[in-house]
Formats: sequence, C-alpha cells, structure tokens
Amino acid sequence: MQLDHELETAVFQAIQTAQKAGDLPSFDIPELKIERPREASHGDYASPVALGLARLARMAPLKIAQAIATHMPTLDYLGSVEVAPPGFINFRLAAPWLQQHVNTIIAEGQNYGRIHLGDGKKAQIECVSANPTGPIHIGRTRGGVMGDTLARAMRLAGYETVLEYYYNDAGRQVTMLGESTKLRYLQLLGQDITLEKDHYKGDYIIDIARELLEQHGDTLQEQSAEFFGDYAKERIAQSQKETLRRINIVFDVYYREQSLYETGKVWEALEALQEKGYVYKKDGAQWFKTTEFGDEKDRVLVKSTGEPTYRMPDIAYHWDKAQRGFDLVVDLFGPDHHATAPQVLMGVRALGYPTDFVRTILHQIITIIRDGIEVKMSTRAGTFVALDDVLDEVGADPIRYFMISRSGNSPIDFDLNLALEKSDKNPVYYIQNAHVRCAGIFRKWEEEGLDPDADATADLSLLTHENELAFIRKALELPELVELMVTTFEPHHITFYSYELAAVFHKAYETCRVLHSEVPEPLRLARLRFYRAAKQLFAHVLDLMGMSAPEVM
RNA sequence: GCGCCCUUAGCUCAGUGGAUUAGAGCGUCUGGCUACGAACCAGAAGGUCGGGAGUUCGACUCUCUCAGGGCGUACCA
Repeated sequence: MQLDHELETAVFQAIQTAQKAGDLPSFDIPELKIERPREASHGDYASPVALGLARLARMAPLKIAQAIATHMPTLDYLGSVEVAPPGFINFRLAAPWLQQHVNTIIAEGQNYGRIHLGDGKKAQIECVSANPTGPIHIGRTRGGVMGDTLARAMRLAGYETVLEYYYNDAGRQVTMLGESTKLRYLQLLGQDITLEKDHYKGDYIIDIARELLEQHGDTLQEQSAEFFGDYAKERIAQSQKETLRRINIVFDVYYREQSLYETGKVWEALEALQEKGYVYKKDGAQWFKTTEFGDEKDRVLVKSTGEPTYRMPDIAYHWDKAQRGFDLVVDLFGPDHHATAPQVLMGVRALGYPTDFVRTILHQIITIIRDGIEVKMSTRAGTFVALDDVLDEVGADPIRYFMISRSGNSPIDFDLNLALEKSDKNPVYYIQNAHVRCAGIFRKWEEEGLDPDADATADLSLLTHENELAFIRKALELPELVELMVTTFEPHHITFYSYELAAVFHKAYETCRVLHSEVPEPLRLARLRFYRAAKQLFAHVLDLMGMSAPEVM
C-alpha cells in the first residue's frame, strides 16, 4: 500500500464530507498533493492543499485546513491530524500500526514495496547495446546498470519488463572486425601483414585468431573476411554476456541487427518512408527529411555506396518496437547518442507511430580516477578501461552502486581507490554492513542454541524506541521510492534511499540491543522480530540495486 | 556557430512550486567500545543555492537573459 495515495483519497473524502456538512463551500476538488515534510516535527505526511483551495473556497487557508481535519475519515494507520499555520495539514502515523508493520515487512518479503502502477502493462528497457567488436568498456556500463536497476524497479511496480540488448552484428564494423581477425590469423601463420587505420587492434582479436588457428590449423587461409567476422562477433558477444553476468545484468533479449536485414525490415522501413514522401536523393545518397520534424538538417539514410547508415536499421528497430505492443519503451543512451536519439524517433513518427511511449534517457560520461588521477580513455587508441578489469579489481557491488550514485545528468568520477576502500568513506559497505549486523544477531542467537523462530509471536507493541519507529517509517518510503524511480526513470534515488535506510538502522542498532542481558525477554523477542524485518529489507533493497547482501564481511 | 547537460557547504553531490534554520556524504574539530561487528554512533563548525530580471500569495525548483564548465554536432556506430 502507498500511504501517500491512501491519504490523498482520504483528504478528498474529507473535503466532500465537509462540503455536505456545509463547512466548506462547494467547488470542484482539484488534484490533491500529499508530501513528506522535511521537518520531523511536522508529522509523517503533510498536505498544503488548503493553501491552494483558499482562492477557490474564498476562505482563509487555516479555516479550510480545520474543516478538512475535522472531517477526515477514521483510518487505522492514522494517529493524529493537526493543522498548522498558514494552513498545512499534518498527518502522523499511529504507533501501534507502525509496530505491526514489522510483520507486514516480513510477510511481504521480496514483494515489499510492490506498487500497481504498471500492472497489466508491458515495458521494454534497452541499454548497453554495444557493438560486438570488443569487450564491454566501463563507459557502457553506466547505462547497463541504470537500465537493469530500472528494470528491477519496474518489475516491482507491476510492469512485465523485457531487458533488451540491441546487438549491432551487421554493417561496416563487423566487416572491419572480420578483416582484422583474418589479418591477425594470417600474421600468426607468419605472414608479414600490417593492419590498417580502421582495423581493430586490440589484443582480444589476436586471442580469437589464435583460437581459430588451434581449432583449424592453417586451413582457413582461403576463407572470407565474413567467415572470420561471423566467428569473431559470436565469440565476442559470448564474452560480453559473460562480463555482464558478472555484474548481475542478464538480458532477456539480444535483438540482432542482422535479423532486421534477414526479415527485410530495414528495406521495408525505407520503402515506407519513401512512400510517405520523407526521402529524397542527393549526391547519390538517400536523405531523410528530418527537418520536417524540427531537425537542423536532413540526414542520410542510405550512403552513396548503397549501404544504409546506422540510422536506417535503428529506425527499423524502433519501428519494430512500436509494433511489438509495448506500453512503455525506455532507451538508455550514453553521451555519444545524445544527438542521434531524436532522429530515430523522427523516423518512427514518419512511419506513422506516436512516440510518446518511448522515453529516451540520456546519461553523461564517466571518468575513471586511479590514485587521484584521471585515466585517459580512447577507443581508437585502445586505451579504454574494460569492465572485466574493473570487476577483477573491485568486484561488482561497488561498480553497481557508484554507477547509479549520481543523477544521469551528472558526469561521474569513478574512483577505483574509493571503490576498494573498506572504510566509512565507502557507502557500499555502510549499507551492506547493516545487513551484516543483522546477520550477526541471528548467528549469535542460534549459536547460543535458542529457538530460531522464537520471535514469531513477539509482542510488537514493545517497539517503542524512537529509533525503531524511525526505521519503520523509512521502510514505508520504499513504495514511494519505487514510484519515483519508474515515473522519473531515475535510478539514482535508490542509492540515497538505501543509505538513509542504513543510517536510521545503525542508529537503532546502537540504541536498541537484543542479546544484552539487561534486555527483558519480551522486548528481546520483539527486537529480534524487528531485526528480522530489517535484515530482509536490506537484502531486498540491495537486490533491487543488483548487489549482494553478505552475511559477513 | 548550433544542440543537450551542468553551476547548491572546502570537496563530491541530493533536493517532486510550499511552513522560521536549504540537506547528505567526505574532509575539519570535539566526544563515545570489559555491550549482538567502532566497516558504527553522538555533537560542532561550514551556504548571498553562478549573476540579473520576470511569473506567483510563495522560487534552489518555472520563464527569459548573462557568465562559466562538460559533452555532442559524419554518407562512424
């Protein structure tokens, strides 16, 4: 349940009741807003609705607030309703209800925070979509982690969600990949050949060529570059999958660009655009009239060589997305796509589909810092930082956390030293430590031979410490967080939430002991129940971020 | 030149048009372990929210403008 929405409904009812009772004049009730006050003394929820209604009702805001407060329906979770100048209504949750909520958290488990915004809707998230011409590098990882985290939140919000990777296994880059692999193969056979400017020069190509040599000896010399390309791209795609699995990203669909050619979709899309009059020929190329959709100049769809630009299959791909019946499509693009993303949507519109179901989420660059110095990255020079290397160095959890620790609009400095640091400077451990501390309580409990289910019937009304209640209140924000994430498409909020959850947890942990001799038995059981809920919630929230919940660190 | 993004505490950044005192982490300073993990907690100091104008009962938040910074601007993807 989402208390903020429940309260909106309740306030709406209160206004209606007040109007019937003549305490408020009649007017059409506008959209109501329930918010979380910053100041704890202002309650758990507050509504400024009376301020907005002042003009409509032609009454003093304070009087309106008073009338609403008087007519609020009775609700089990609502402790008090107060009116504060200049006209705010403050709601406070009932302590008994909060205490019982501990059992709700335990009962709902991995479903805690579930909202129904996406029930019955199909969503797709596309991210990473790197070319299968080399290892995944750290820059691509940001979009991948953002996309995967969003996918997890969207599933909790009820969306049937497909995480999809658009796999550019066609076109010029695969040709170059094939040529590069063949040249390396021939080099391994002792031929004196040099790679050209556009060839891929990374060592992984040599490894692939060596594989072919080991499997086939020197029998492949007459094989085409296409043969080498087919082998290399499959090989690289496999290793990309493996790399992504290491960071806990598993795609539901790898959509092959090549399939758009095999089914004829690319040319179908081109013909459809031609028929609708959006294509013209100039300088031997075929141009798309993107200026009709507000672009500053028209763009080439088919080069004078007869090959399509990347734009053409991209449009066909998004055309296909439109036809697959998704209610929501999220495209995550890095800084290199900032300019081109809109052009693809212009293509979809030109093909007669609305594009409001597509949300393009852009993110800024990521810089790697080692020992306080920026690690320069250049794809051309082959000096990009491979995700695998960072995984070897710091592991998946810190990468996942730091990749979504900032709004996508901010560039990120990824500090390798900090990611490795197991200290209070590192928020990753601060959060995971909350789970570890809970685990420690249960471990000790069982080591002492005590009944592991002893807390099942604990008297939760004994959880009266303000720090315990503060934790439960923070837990209640999870559904609101999920809603925020899936409506703004901003995954970074969860890192702040998880940190705040850990902060209120550690406060409770410091003040509310369980196994200490001075704690009376009934309270001990209630607190054990409390930490059981906390442990489960941390495991859940860490899982939403794709991170592990360690028992010990 | 044009487009997108950014400018909030010494540093890195949150902040969904609302309530005296704009938040968090790091850093700095002061305290706290014979207590389930101190990888923690308690407290202090630190701000003309880049400048200016406008809309509003009310602006860090919306609009315009100026200044500074990042990224992009292919018949590459």
